[in-house]
Amino acid sequence: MPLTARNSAGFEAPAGMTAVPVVLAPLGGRLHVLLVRRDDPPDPGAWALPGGFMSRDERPAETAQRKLTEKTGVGAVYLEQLQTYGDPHRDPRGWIPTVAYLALIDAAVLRADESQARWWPVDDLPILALGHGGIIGDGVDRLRGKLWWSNISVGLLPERFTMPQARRVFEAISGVRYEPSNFRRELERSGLVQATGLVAKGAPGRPAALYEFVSRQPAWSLRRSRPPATLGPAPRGLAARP
Amino acid sequence: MPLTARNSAGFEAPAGMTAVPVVLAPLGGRLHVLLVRRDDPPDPGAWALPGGFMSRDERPAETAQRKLTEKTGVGAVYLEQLQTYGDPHRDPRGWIPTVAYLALIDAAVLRADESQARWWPVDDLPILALGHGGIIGDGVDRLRGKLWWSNISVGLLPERFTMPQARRVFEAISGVRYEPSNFRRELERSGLVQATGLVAKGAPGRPAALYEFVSRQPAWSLRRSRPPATLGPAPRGLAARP
DNA sequence: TAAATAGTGTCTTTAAGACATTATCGC
DNA sequence: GCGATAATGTCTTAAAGACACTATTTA
Repeated sequence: MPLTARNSAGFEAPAGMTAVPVVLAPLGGRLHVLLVRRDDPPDPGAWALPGGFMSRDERPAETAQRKLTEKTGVGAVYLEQLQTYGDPHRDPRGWIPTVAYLALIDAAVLRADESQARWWPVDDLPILALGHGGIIGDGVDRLRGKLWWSNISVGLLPERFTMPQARRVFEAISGVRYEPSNFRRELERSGLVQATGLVAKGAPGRPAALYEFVSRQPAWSLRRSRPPATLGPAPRGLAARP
Repeated sequence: MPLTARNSAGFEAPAGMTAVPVVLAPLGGRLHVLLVRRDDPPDPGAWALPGGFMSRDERPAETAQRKLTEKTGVGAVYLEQLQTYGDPHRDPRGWIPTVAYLALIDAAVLRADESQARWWPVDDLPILALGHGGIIGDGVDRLRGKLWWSNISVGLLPERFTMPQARRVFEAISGVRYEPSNFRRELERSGLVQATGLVAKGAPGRPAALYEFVSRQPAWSLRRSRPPATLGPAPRGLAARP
């Protein structure tokens, strides 16, 4: 029996709207996503993203953040809208569009597995309800795509971090290894991070310098290495002839 | 009197959902957006994007495409979802989330202005209803951001085009001028276009070679010039230690 | 002092910037 | 042939790749 809704002008309206966070974190060198087991139809018992219905007076980002906090006890350090899945026949329960969010968590603050939620490696997922597999793929693509072009990794690193630590996080996300000295040079050249002057002591080997992000707000890298050289602004009214 | 809706389980639901295309085209060397005058509240008489309510059995992209065709008589060559504006208090008519789309049209197939719609230069817009100014900004940012990294310009160029023609379109979008020989080299290096072997005759000057896109489906440039060198795939289970 | 890890320096290779030169059309 | 426009070639500059070497810690 599908859910339906009608508005006060007599037209059929969406039966509800949901928001789902794609919660990603590097764990043991591999990128993981947080999944929960569904209690309710459709597909009770299946694994799915930890989403939920938006209520009136709640922005979709707030719904996503709330669901995330319910499952992990922490707020996301980074939350960005991915896409809306609005095919009216996507959800067997009725006309229920879903707004997906990418949510990134610092590995250091993760709770241990709770009974209701589990971390899964993104390259080895179970079968998922409601087309959530595709949504996770979109989230992973977004993270990988912005990794070197923005400071999106603020969400995945602690406030202060070392170069080797950043390198291991980048490697977990992208699935490749980087040459350490070139990694350092590129991350510094990005202009997104700066040395703090502090060092991380206590481990064997030479102590590593601690870095921090210049800004924790979303920002783009300087190293958007170059489209063709420009010749100054285009004159107004330049004709776009064939 | 705001619109409201309630679903068959008794919960408040969105009163409707709208889709709006941000229709962009280069015109006279400047990037323009298609706007319409609103007949209905809120803000009757104000300029706004040509959006409309989704109906049941219609995907949001179809709604955006339909609204675009109603106003211009053409389908978009390129349509991509931008974002969903879901703040429940954004629209004074009620809880009405909006899914925005970027829609690109080949300048050559544009209709002359119709009574209900007008092209406006994106850097010189009137005051807009419903926060549509911000949506247009997001659309322009997306187009500019992907211009050199994808074949998004398939939407703005005819099936066959010359290098100078492509250059003028790129200049209209980005607002800068490019050095012609470097422009050519970079566009060829992208791997997105290929020479057809044909030439455009009839104009004064040396005839220009005609190019086409290798694929008209969304694709990324090869020239995503490089993050640090990789050393092969990361080994499974590499620890992400501090 | 050996093992382990972090950080520096530098030579080579590739890509992009700048700009002079050559080619081919209409008139 | 001349003006206009398109296309090619090439030298310079900047960025990234590869990899040897030096530095500083713990055990």
